[in-house]
Amino acid sequence: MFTQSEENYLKAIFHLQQQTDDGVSTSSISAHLDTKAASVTEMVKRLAEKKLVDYQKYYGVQLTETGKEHALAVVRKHRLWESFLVDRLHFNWDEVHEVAEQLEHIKSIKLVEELDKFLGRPAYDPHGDPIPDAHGNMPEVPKKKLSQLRKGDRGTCKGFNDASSSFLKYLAKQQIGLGTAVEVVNIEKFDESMTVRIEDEEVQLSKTATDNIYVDQ
Amino acid sequence: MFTQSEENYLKAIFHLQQQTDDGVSTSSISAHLDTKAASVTEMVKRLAEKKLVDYQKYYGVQLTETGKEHALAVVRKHRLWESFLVDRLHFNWDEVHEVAEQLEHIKSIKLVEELDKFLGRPAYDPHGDPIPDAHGNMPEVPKKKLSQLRKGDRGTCKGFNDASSSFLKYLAKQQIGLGTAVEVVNIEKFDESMTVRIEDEEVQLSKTATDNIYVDQ
DNA sequence: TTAAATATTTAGGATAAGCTAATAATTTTT
DNA sequence: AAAAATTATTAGCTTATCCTAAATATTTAA
Repeated sequence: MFTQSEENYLKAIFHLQQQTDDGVSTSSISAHLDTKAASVTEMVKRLAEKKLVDYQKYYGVQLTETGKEHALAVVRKHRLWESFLVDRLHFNWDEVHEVAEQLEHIKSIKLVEELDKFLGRPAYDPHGDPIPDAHGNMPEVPKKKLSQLRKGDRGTCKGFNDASSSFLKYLAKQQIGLGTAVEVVNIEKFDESMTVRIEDEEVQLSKTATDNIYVDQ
Repeated sequence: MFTQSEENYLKAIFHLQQQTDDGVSTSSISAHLDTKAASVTEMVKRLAEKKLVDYQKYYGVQLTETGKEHALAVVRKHRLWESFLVDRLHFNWDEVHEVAEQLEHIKSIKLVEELDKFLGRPAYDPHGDPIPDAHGNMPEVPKKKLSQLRKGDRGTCKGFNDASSSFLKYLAKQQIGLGTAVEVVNIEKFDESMTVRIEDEEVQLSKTATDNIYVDQ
């Protein structure tokens, strides 16, 4: 059907698309996948030929309906496998990503369906991210990550995913705690790091940090 | 570590090696993997450079100790995943192969270990094949497949893996039943089909058939 | 023991997916 | 609005893995 590489691009575009309304840029994809921009241009052309994305030279790409369906199928598999690893095989939530990156490419509709059933059709994965169903529908997200907010959005911190002491110390240093109001001043396309305003002070947060901070809007 | 393709070659050579004492031929590998002989020659050279096989031009290959270890690691994963699919996800034994062919290439030592533990450290897979442990040791095989016999070996049919009516009709037509004595007259290198003598009659059996017939020696 | 048949290897291409360096388009700054 | 900076694309290479066709070894048969 699709190569692993194609699936990785579709997934990357899907995730990046949730951060901007306009086309996903070549450079953001290349940063996300850790490849060179020239390689992205090439792949993006191939995806466009296969009608998985709409591509406007110099203006980035957007997933087509078909492209989005496939991206969601991969996201679904990724999150189901993460759930399996944590819930059944005693992995820690921070150990599963790499393995799920491999497992998400296994091709078998029956496998996904049976795995979903076996796990009790979970709605959220171990990171709190919603798991799309077989039709690509995702449940409402009760928790939203800070990383999911867009430029200009405001929110209030409601929880932290990573409870490691180093992370909590880091938060304290940045004056972030439960209930802290934040406003997204800017998102760096390159590494998805975020500048947020907290009580008239601006602080820089890495994607790793914003992925682990939950907010209410 | 190794590519999927390399792993597939190692596994193929491992299986074929159990059928002959001398080197595994280019053509038998190419038949097993459904590739052209020229491609095999090329890959085999690469495996030899990596010290995974000993390769003598025109005289086939044999796994080195390292090569065998890796082949066994792949076989272990394949059989553990087959067990998982059948025991936990309600697959039928004849549906699992393709999926396990993909899953066997997932790279994570922890995953294999946890999966093994989760399944209760099974000794045999759903086809009755022994599962190597983490060190590559396999339990004694109580059942031996007809396909595992070599030219000249004799055996007595002790069971059949596939219970489909078409298979049983096929066996009846060939005069094979429980207790039937067979002698291996010849094994075709090309497709691993076997000529066996049953009461002075010689019959041809495909690899698919001999894989599903268990014998005592 | 040579000729014919078969098996294996080599040579030369193809495709997917990556890279670097050079060029071109867009965006930002002055 | 032109110059400078940034971003994207193109051109040309590389590697892995496969292929076909041609050449070479080995094996079998006459």
